[in-house]
Amino acid sequence: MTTRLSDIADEAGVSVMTVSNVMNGKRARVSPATIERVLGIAARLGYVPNIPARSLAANSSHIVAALVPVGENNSLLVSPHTVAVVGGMETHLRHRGYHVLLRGIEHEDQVAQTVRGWSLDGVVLVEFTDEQIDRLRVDAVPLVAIDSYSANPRAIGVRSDDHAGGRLAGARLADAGHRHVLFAGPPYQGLGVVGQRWTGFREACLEAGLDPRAIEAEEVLTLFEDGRRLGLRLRRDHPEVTAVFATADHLAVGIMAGIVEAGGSVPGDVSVIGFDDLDFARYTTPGLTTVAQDMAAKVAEASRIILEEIEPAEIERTETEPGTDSTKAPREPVSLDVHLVERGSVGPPRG
Amino acid sequence: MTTRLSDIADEAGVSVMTVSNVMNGKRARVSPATIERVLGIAARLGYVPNIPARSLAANSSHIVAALVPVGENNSLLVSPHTVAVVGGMETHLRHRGYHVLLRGIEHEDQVAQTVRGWSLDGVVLVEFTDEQIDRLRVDAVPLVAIDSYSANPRAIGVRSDDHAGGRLAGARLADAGHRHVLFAGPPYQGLGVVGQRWTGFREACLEAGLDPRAIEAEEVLTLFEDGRRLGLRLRRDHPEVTAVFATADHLAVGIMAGIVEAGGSVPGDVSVIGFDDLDFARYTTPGLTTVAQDMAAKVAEASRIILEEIEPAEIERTETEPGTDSTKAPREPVSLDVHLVERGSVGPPRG
DNA sequence: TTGAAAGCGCTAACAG
DNA sequence: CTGTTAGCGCTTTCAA
Repeated sequence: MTTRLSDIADEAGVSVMTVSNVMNGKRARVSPATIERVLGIAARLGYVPNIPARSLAANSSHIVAALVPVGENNSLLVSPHTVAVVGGMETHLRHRGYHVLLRGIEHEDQVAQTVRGWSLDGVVLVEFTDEQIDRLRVDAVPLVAIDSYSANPRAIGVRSDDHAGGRLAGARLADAGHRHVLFAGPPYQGLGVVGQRWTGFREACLEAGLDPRAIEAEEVLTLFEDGRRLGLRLRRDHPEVTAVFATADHLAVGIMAGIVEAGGSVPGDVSVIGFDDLDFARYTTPGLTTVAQDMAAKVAEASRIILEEIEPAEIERTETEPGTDSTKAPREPVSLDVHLVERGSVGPPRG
Repeated sequence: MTTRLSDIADEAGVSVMTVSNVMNGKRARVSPATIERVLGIAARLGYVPNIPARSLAANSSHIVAALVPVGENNSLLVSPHTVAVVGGMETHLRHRGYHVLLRGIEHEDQVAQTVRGWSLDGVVLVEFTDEQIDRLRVDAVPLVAIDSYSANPRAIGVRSDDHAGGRLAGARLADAGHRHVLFAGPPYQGLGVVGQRWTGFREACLEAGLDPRAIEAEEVLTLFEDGRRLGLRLRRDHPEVTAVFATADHLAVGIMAGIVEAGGSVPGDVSVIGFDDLDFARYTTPGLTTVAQDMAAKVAEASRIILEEIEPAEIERTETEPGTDSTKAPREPVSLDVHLVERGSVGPPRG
C-alpha cells in the first residue's frame, strides 16, 4: 500500500541504505547515476517518508515545539502575540524542513518531558514568565524564549528593546509638556518586559525634569475591559494625571474608551500612549499613538537562532587552535529595535 | 539515561507488555496490584513515553494536524480566525491526549502526504476553499473542514450559519429604512461562505421590498485598507447607497474609516454592518454593528467531531439488526447560530 | 561508492 | 491476568 525505502531499493537494485542516503541529501556518498534512478522511482511510486520511523531511528524529529503555558482555564492564551509567533515559526521552519508542534504546558515539568518524548530538535517558549524560565532544567536541546529577560543561560532571549520603548513613551509625553503621568501595566517582578518598560519610562521622565512623585503607576491587567475600568475612574483616582502610558495596545484602547465614557476626551483631557502597534491601533478615534514592536522580525530572529543552534553552520573549520576552549560561548540574547508611531492620542496637557 | 518500558518491566518483574498495557490505561487486562506497582516504579523513574516509537508501532500518532494553505509569499495567514481555531483545537485535544501539528500546505498533494507520513489520526482544514476541498482525495482519516460548504463527503463541514447571518444583516438594514444597499465582500465562486452571506442578504432585502437593482455588490478584499479605499470612493461610485454590509469586520472598519476620511459620517450618511464580531468592533467610534459568529463554539464543535470520528463512542452495541447496512452514514455538516450585535454603526438612511 | 547487520522503543496478535 | 513473538520503517555503524 504505502511505499517504503525497501520498495524503492528493490526496484532500483540497490540497498536500502543507498536509497536512504539519496533521500536525505547525503548525495556525496552516492553516484549521480544511482541518485537519478532512485529519485525517479521514488517519484513514480509516490514515496512519502515515515516521520515517526525516522524520528525513532535517528533520535531526532525535525520538530520544533512552540510551548505556551496554559491559563487557569487550561486553555491556551491566543493573544495576537502568540499568534504571530507560532504562525511565523511555521513559515520559517517549514522552508528548512522542520515542523511545528503547538503545545500547552500545564506544569513546568512538561517542558522537559515533551522534549524527551518527542525527540524534539528545538523549543520556542512563548509567554513564559522569567521566573518559570529560570526554573527550567532542559539540556540537550536549543531553547529560545520570546520576550524573556531570564538569566537562564540555556534559554536564549529574543525580545524587543523594551527599555528603549519605555524611554520613547516617556520622552514623548514629557516633550508634549506633560508633568504628571501614569504608567499602567500588569503586575510584574524583577526586570522582565514590564519592568524594562517601566524603568525606561521613568528614566526618560526624570531626565525631562518630572518630579519623581508625579510619575505614578497602576497595576492592571492588559485587556480592553481592564483599561476601560481604569479610564472610568482615572479622574477620581489620579486627578493630577494628564497622560497615561499603557504597556499594551488593548489596555490603551480600553483606557481611551473609559475616559470618553466618563465624559472626558483624548487627547484633550488626557493623552494616551500604547505599546505594540496592533492593527486596531489605527481604527480608533483618535488613532492610538504607540510604541511599535516588529513582531515579524522577532519571529524571524527566533526561528533563525533555533535553526542555527540545531544545525551549526557547517563552517570549513580550519584547524582550531589546539587547546582552544571548545565549549562554545552561550549565545547572547537579542533585543530588537522599536519605534514610535504617531497617530493622535497624544497632545499637550489640559489647562 | 532515559527510562524505557523495559526498565520498568525489569524492575517490576513483569513483561514489557504488561507495563505497556498499564501505561495505556488498558487496565482491565492487568491486576490492580500490578498496576499499582508498575505505576509507582514508572513515577519514580520518571518515565516519559517515546512518541515516535509509539506512532511507528501502532501506526497511529495521536496527532491531529491543523492544515492551512499558504499564500503567495509562502507564509501562513494568521488571521484572528485561524488563530482561534488552532489555539482552541490544542486545548480541546490536549485534554483528550492528542497533539496538534500546525502545517502550511503549499500544494494540495501535501495533505495526503502529511496524513501518511505522520500517521495522523485526524485533520482539520482551515481556510481551504471549497474547490480545494472538492479535489482532495484523502481516505482513512477523519477530516473536518472549517467554514466549508464543499460537497466532498469525506470532509465534514463546520461553519456558522452564513446564510442566516446574511439575512440578519439585510433585515437589519431594511428595518432601519434603507432602500439602496451595497454588499462588499471578496470574489467568490459557488455557494461558499461568501455566497451564502450574499444570498441570505439579498433574500432578506427582497423580502423587505427592496428593488433588486438597488441591491448592489462590490468585490473587494477584506483588509482594512481595501475597505478604506472603498469608503473613500463610495459616494462617487455608489451615490444612491445608504448602507453597506461588509463580510468581515476588518473590511467594515476600513469602510467606516474611508467614509469619514472622505468627509462623511457613520451612520449619519452611510450605515455600516460587519461580520465576525472581532474584539476591535467595540473599539471604533461608533462601535461596529455586526453579525457575531461564535468562534469558540466552532472550534469546540470541530474538535468534538474529530475526536468522535477517531474514537467512535464505545456504545454497548446491542445486536445490530442483521442485514443492516454497516457503512455508517456520512456525518452531516454543522452550521452554528449567529446573532446580531448592535453597536451604533447602523442608523436610518440620510435625508 | 555501496551494503549488511543491528536496533531505536513500542504495540498487535496471539498463546497460555 | 500475563507473556512471547514479531515486527513498524528508518538510520547508525562498520565492513567491503
